[in-house]
Amino acid sequence: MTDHLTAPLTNRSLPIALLRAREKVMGPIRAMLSNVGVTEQQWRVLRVLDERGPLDPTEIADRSVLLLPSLTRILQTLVAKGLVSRAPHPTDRRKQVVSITANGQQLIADNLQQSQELTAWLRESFGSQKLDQLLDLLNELDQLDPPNKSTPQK
Amino acid sequence: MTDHLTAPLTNRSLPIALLRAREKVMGPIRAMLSNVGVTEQQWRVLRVLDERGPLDPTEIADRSVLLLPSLTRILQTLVAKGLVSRAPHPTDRRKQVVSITANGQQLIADNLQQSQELTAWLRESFGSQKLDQLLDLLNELDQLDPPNKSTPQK
DNA sequence: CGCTTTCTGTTAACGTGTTAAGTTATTATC
DNA sequence: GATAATAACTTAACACGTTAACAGAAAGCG
Repeated sequence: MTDHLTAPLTNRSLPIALLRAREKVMGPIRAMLSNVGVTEQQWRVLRVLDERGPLDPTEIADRSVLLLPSLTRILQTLVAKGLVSRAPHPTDRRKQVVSITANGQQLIADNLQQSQELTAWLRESFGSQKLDQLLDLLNELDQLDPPNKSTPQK
Repeated sequence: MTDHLTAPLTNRSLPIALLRAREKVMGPIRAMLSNVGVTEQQWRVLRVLDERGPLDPTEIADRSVLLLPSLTRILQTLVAKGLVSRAPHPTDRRKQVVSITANGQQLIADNLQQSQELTAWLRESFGSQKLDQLLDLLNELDQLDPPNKSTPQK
């Protein structure tokens, strides 16, 4: 029933739709994490380290979708909390190797079940098929090459 | 050794997929806006005011997907930039009425075409049908009722 | 009418997002 | 092998995200 004439209504804007969807999904997760004293981003870093093993900051940033300056601060707090540890890289002295500690693994273990229940809720109430469809579309979108990037053509 | 009942790999995690997709879409838009001196959020507020006319902060926050504390700061900077103006609400002295100024409208006019080109690029390179499908799924996801909210059924 | 509750918006505090500049170490080039 | 790129972070500065606490105004209630 909306007959508006302006072209791209914020209603039908993909950036805003992505924001709202993310807000919907993250709300319950944030509630769970706030009881543990870690933020959503810190949780992502711990999860990545638990999944893939020790990594250097650049790869952590890539896998947890964080920029390096943010990750620098996050690692500092995670080290202070005793949830991760850092060591110098054996061959490249610019790099570091970040590992999750036993305490960090314990924190994940303590919350994994509840986290899985939330994703199960999502899959049930939204529909397994639609969720997979959505994930496929999002991943496909992520493959696109952005415009105006001076498309390397040398 | 902990039991390695792995959670959904961050690969296949909806929150992360939403983050990455948003990053992909917002990159070019941010590049455009940085040339104008407004942030992505300030742009959203201006767009909403331009579309719907004068609004009170609560409704602006809802439509531009911002929390009120963030909006408070954003409105302060937008007023300082002369892009919006505030007036007291005629009947309710708690409220305000925020309007976009002529300068604000000009800023939108100056960038609307480029903004539309970016959404056109998206629609072309991703596919019109898939884009609509994605928007439908995201909007549908946004309709879900979050869990653990004690769903009040009267 | 007083009193409490609710609503609207602000401030405060802390963590993150984003860009630019800086440091140290490695690699490339001559 | 000195020097100029390049790479891997780090720091800094500003804006926003998030939660909690707050102040003023309106609404509800006794």
